[in-house]
Amino acid sequence: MSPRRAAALRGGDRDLREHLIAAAERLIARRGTAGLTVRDIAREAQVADGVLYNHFGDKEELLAQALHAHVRSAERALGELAVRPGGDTVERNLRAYLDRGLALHAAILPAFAGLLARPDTLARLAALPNPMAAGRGLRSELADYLRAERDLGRLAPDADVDVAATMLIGACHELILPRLLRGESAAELRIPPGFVDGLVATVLAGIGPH
Amino acid sequence: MSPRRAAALRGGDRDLREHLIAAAERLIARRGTAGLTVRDIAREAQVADGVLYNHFGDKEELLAQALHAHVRSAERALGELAVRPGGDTVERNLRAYLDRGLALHAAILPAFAGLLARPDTLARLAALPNPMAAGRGLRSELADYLRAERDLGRLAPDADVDVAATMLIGACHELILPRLLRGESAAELRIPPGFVDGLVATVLAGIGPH
Amino acid sequence: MSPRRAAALRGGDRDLREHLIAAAERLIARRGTAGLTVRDIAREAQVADGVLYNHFGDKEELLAQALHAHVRSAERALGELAVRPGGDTVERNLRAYLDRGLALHAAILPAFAGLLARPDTLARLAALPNPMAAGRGLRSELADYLRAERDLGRLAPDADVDVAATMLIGACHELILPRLLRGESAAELRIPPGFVDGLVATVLAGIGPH
Amino acid sequence: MSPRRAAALRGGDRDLREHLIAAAERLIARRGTAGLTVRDIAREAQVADGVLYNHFGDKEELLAQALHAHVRSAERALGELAVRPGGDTVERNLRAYLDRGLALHAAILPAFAGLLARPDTLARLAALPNPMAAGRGLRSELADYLRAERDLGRLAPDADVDVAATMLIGACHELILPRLLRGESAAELRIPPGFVDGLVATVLAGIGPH
DNA sequence: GATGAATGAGACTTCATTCAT
DNA sequence: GATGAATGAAGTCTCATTCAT
Repeated sequence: MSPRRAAALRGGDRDLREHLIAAAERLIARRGTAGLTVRDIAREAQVADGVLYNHFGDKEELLAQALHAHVRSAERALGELAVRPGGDTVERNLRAYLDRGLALHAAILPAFAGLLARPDTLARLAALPNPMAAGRGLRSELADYLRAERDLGRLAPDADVDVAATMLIGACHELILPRLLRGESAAELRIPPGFVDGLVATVLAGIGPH
Repeated sequence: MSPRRAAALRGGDRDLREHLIAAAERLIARRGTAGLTVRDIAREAQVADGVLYNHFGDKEELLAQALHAHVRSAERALGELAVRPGGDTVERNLRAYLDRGLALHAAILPAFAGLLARPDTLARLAALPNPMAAGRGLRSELADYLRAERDLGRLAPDADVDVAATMLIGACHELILPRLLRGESAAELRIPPGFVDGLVATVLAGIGPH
Repeated sequence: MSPRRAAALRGGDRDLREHLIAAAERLIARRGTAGLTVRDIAREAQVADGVLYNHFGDKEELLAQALHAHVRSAERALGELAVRPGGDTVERNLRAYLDRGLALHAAILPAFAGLLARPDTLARLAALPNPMAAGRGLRSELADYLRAERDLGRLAPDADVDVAATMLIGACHELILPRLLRGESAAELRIPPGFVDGLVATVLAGIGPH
Repeated sequence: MSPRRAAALRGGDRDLREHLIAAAERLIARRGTAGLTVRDIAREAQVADGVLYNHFGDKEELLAQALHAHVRSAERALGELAVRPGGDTVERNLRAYLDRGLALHAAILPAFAGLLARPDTLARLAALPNPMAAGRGLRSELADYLRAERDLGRLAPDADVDVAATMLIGACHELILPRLLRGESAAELRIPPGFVDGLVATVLAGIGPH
């Protein structure tokens, strides 16, 4: 009645479309998007070479989906950010944002790295429901938070929250990108201790003479 | 009897090795590293496909050299940075650094984009005399400048200059990277007015309550 | 409990085998045999991809059946040829044969076109009850008619009826084939006026000096 | 100085482009255009799989060239047609045309057979210098000859030479096509004795009552 | 050393056929 | 019997690299 299931799903898995996305995501997390071939994915999924095309228009479509899934997995793994403007202290809240930002970038940037060479895949990814193109979402989320704190009087009334958010998220990039360029794998991306504290202190107090 | 010179050098040019690097650099500046083939480079250099292998171990090696040259070209094009700790005002000096940083990143990042997919090439690049992998040099230069100003008393005595430099250079990344991910070509990368001023003001004064 | 019927037959249609042949025939009439895939046929029949193999050994067998059906449809569409040796005039009778021949070839040849590339399918078709491979039937029918007229004295007693039939049917091919080779679709195959009259006159009178 | 030659050309052959066309032509002559793959051609030419693309834009282009060459080979093999209007007898001249036509069709039609399924290749072929699409040239050549004979008074003054040419060439098609449809290889296409004589006699004298 | 055609592995994709449900 | 996803062989084409000239 129902058609045959893939041998790889014998274990009572989900459907094969998800299975393929998961396999691609696994490979992306492990080796990035760099030399990823259709055959690699099929092999990782323990599935015939051609299946992919029963579920996706082409390789790019699967890749876009896998990246999307990868981003969402990373977010899910980090859990909800329990930060409320006005709650706790601004310092601790900012630290929470930055910890999360660093972790997210460390997980996501390597995957995006190989993508800069493939404008098409990027376009496909951008067309998906929740774009969040490379942490852009996080930056405006942070800007919103800062704005709210400023309105509550916990930040200087003339604070340029957009610029501040850009600097903070940018610092996360700056910490991670050069290591990628040096070829460090995602796993070894370790953040130097005190880095986040320094950021928070500096952005709050400034470096100008008091 | 001296060996034959490449057709493209008949005019009594430099040596062929440099000629090839220059051709590759030209292509990188124009189209990025994305779909660059050996044949593209040979054609741009007006030279036979195979010469490359008389001067470089393989394509990656040439690419690494061309990237290196590209970075140095960009720096040279921007001229010397005439900033002296203690000179002028700190604000104007910082603005000079940031203007330069933005221009440099806009010129260089697109070239590196396609490279993230090629760890080998990156490794080769890192092995070259003057690494400066993607603005790393600029950041420490800026940190040095800030340190000097702090020692001169024009910045807060407890200013964390490394963190500040990271934030500032990171903000430059943050401005340019997302646009690359959206596929904007290098030419259209225009910086919003006032961005630099905002950065300088914010980093000096901080956003905390006074 | 009788076996399940295909979804497409729920309306209480004929049996599925015929349904598939009809679907394939429709596609052949519409687009020729060129890029016809098994999936195309299944989709046209609104039926699962695999059913085909419950009723036919393989794709070729279905194709052969569909072609056969296509030929018979074309014949049926043209109606019975109401020509009787000795009836009416020979001229008018020949014109009737040729009009029919041209119409039949125009309908059938495009379908066969893609088939010349598949010797297997042709062999299968030839094995079917009423081969009639591409007008062969028409030619011998015409030869029989001519023979009868000769016996009735309405043609020269030494007329070579087989050769005459070959020339006439061949002229129909010659009119249609080159247009197919030029890629004209079946729909645009229009016969130049006066062509049939010219054929009849020439075959009757000859072109030698009287 | 000069680049390397293909191993297959070691015997001091022509250039590889011609070598490839010749190989493809050989395969076409042997098996038709039906299931001809790029790899088949490369193997027949004893050459690497990819070479083809150093000399032709794609497979279709090579195929078109090979077909063109095949047609010209067939013509060359048959030699010049030494027929002059007014010379010899009309009967013998017509026989010469028909012998040539049959031989040409027998050699060429099988090659074109597989092509009806590939409109693109046909278009490419038509774009080549000497189209001669499938014997079209022969028909008008024959019509010209008949016209000249009519003007010389050796044919009936009201003879419809175009129709006559169409019938004669069409008869050649009719003799060969059905055998192709039956899957007979080019080699076995033997013309029944007396067929040509019958054609000539019939077209000259007609089959109507005298 | 320079030349540039030859090489051939490997990428993406299609599609006839199978088979668990 | 029907279903339609899974299978995997095969096809076309690209491109870094080699090598006779």
